[in-house]
Amino acid sequence: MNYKKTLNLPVTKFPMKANLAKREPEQLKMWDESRLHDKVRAHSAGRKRFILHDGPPYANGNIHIGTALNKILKDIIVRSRQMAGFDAVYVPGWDCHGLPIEHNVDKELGEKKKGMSLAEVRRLCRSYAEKYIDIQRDEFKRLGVMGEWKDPYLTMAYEYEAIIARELCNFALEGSLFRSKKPIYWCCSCSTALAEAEIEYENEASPSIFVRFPLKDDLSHDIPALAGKKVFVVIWTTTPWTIPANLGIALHPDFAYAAVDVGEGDVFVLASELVEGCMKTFGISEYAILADVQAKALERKCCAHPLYDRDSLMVLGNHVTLEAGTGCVHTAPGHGREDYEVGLEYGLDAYSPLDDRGCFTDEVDFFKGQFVFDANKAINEKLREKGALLKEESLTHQYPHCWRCKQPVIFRATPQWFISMDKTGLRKRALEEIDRVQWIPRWGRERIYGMIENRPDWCVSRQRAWGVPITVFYCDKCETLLMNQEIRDRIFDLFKTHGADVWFDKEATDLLPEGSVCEKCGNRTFTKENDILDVWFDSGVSHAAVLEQRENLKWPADLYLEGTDQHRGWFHSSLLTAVGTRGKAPYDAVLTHGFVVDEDAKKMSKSLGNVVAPKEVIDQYGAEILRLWVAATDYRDDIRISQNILKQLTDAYRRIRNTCRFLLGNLNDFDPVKHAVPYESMLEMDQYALCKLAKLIEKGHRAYDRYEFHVIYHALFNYCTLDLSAFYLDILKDRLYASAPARPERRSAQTVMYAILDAIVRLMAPILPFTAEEVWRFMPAQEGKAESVHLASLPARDPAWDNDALAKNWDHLIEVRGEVTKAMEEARVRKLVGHSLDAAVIVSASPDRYESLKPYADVLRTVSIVSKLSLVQEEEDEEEQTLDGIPKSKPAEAYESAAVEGLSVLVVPAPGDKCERCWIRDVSVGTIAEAPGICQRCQDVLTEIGA
RNA sequence: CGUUCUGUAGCUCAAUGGCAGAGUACACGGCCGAUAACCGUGCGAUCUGGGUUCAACUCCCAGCGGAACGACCA
Repeated sequence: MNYKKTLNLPVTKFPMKANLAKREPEQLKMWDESRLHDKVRAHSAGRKRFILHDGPPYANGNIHIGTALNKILKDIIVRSRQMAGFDAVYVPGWDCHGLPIEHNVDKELGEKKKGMSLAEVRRLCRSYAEKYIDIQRDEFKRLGVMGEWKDPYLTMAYEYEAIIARELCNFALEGSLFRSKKPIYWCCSCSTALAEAEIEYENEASPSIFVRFPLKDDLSHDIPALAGKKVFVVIWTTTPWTIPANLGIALHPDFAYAAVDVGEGDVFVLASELVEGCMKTFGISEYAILADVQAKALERKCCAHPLYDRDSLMVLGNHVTLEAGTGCVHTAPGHGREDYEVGLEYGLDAYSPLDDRGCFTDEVDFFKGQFVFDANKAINEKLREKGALLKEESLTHQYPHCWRCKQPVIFRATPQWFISMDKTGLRKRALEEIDRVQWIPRWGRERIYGMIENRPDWCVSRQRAWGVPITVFYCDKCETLLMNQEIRDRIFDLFKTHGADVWFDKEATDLLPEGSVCEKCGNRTFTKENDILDVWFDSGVSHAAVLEQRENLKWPADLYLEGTDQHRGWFHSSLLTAVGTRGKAPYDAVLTHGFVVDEDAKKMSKSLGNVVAPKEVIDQYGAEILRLWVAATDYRDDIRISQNILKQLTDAYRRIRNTCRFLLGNLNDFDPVKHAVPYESMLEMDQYALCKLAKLIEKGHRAYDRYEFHVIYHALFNYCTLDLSAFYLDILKDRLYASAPARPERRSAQTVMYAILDAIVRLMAPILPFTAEEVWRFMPAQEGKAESVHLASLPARDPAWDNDALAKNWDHLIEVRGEVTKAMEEARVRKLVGHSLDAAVIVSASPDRYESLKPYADVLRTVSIVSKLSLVQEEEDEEEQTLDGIPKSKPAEAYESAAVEGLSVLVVPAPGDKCERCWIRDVSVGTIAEAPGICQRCQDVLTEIGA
């Protein structure tokens, strides 16, 4: 007879093979069609809100692995908060303005751009952004990210643009917006400002000159050796054309300087370390060091400009190096970033007497009208004539060039708009707010605090086309800024209906309310600013444009979540705009994640060829694997990805999936309403399993609360392999398969298996939304079962399941079982047994251990999955130990436990024949006349089920 | 060069200052009633050098490697 048919073997249509790449898109479609997201929203109406505010990715290019990581993390958080009982709506956004898009549009246009109007270029930029928003939206949705994809926020939406302008006006009204000069990259042939990204470095030969500046102040009081000498400070530069704009000479505060007598009463001051080399360069063979000079002693002393009747101030700066030159740096604050910054400290003007074509203005004697690079020669000549030029050479070095025309660029000070960090106490207030925000991990606080503490004023102007204009006017006559609430509101309304384009389409008079008058000089004509805003300002006001505007959100957000680079970026700009206009940080907590790196912790780069594209992972493994990858790692550090890691995750995924499948298969005939067994009536092992489950659920809740998803992944995975697969489910097989279907002990097991499946599917739903949903659909229906697992809540924890005393006993039992399996393995090696049911074991224990194990003797047999097990006391004479039908054992063959003191295990072939039905060896097999192949227990079952 | 982090088996994660613990990979075996599954056994680690401490993976200092952000390149 074929007894297999009389067993309750698992049956399920739930596929073992996931086939994620194919099944996920189908699932997405089903969710879409059933309007799941709307249902989730409706389901949680009225609950306490949890708002994770999305930092907008830039609408350019396909998403990369880092973007995927970020979005998946957000999704896991939103889903888990949702399932934890909050109303957690997620509104995704995009950053749409800015240079990269304009740059790419420029590239596509090429020469055509020249004939186009600003409005046309802006229109092209807009449609470029739209195109990539659509691409990225599809990519994000494919990852399983749930959110308001139909209504995302876009920084280029008219209403958003209006709010950007309004917020900027608020800064102007409040008095912290001001105009000042700052050096920027400038291309003279294109007559345009350039961004850092538009600079290409190329080798180029420049003049290299040494110039002496006569020191006006007398140092002989401090350094007597200098009495009666003519003292010069010697500088070096590769841009002679900046000499007319020289306003200072910078020394390093920590370097040693020397006063060198070069004969004829002349003394040169330069860095001690560079004296020898410089003298050689100047061709001076006889010289003597008169004295050491402290940089500090020269601070704020004055030199005379070699060409003009003007002072050159001695300043101190850490940017000075000894790698080249003299250790005394020619400083033209209008032509160098460092020069500018050190100039700010010492109150020097960002003097830059050039026009847009790079020609000297009329105020520059000798060189007016000359193009700077052409003027180098004349300047050197003039310096020589004045006796200031010590040496002229040529130097080939890397010099910045324009990306478009390939001409060398210059650094040139032009008027820019700034938000002051200190005029209205913005810095101070921002620092105070930082301490009211929860930074996760904690060191995020140090990072942003240091940045805010030290940052210069925020330069918010850009000389570009694709962005929101700096919506201010200034008086034609006195350049005073014109701003009031009426103007602000008028611009806001105009932008809201026409977008920011209206600013460029109309004249100042059309934009301003009638009768606007300069409050300083009474003039009635104004200039509108044509610069646009830094895009960090755009995204920085998302709290105002999104959180404050949408009914279903709230201000401040509960959480901002981005990579650590955003301490400098979005966290930073959001903080400043919110504190500046509302006095508060726009977030209660900020969570940061690290960067994706390769297997060797190297950053991903195209040149290294170690880039992992999300699409490739999805196509090969499925989005679930990518999501599992996100969940498996501690994202606060850098996160590694590699084929090896993905393969490992795929295996782990299969394990989890198969565990669910096995549970489903064994719940095939189980109806939780009809068949569930109350806790008190369960077998002890089943109660123990619930005890373990309770611990898992608790751990899961805690980990979700703390955003520690790797803890959940590892807990869940270990639970599936250790607690379930290798223990509980393995042992359960006999009870599930061989019992009569409706026996209480089988229903007891099924009740627990149902509880387990219900819990783990809910627990994994935020991380593996596709798989969880798939399992959910296969689970037995019962009243109140949600249509989707994503409408359900995280697993509830029944306090009755906790049973420490029971757990303690069973933990010990498991330890003993571990010793039995070790002994079994030895027996297997000796070919004594194969399957564990071939074996009978004799467990010998010390008296006290024997006493504690005694009540569990039969359980120990079940748990060890052997056909027979007897428990004996250590002291007993080995001679007396016999097992039914088998010869007396020899103590030498027993396995002595190393882990458990006084425990030894003897494995012998089990007596009796193997039952054809349940595979347990028993002496009753063969004694039953009507069924000679099976054991008594199975015969009883067959009778019961009438087979 | 600066700021903020980071470094535990090949890989992913653990360890209130108190015996470094899992899974995976690998090796060997079992099973053939979860089978593109399942079970067992074994193997294997605190970056280096100092210091504090009865005791350091953990705290401190230095170095080396890695990351993010910034500065520099007149």
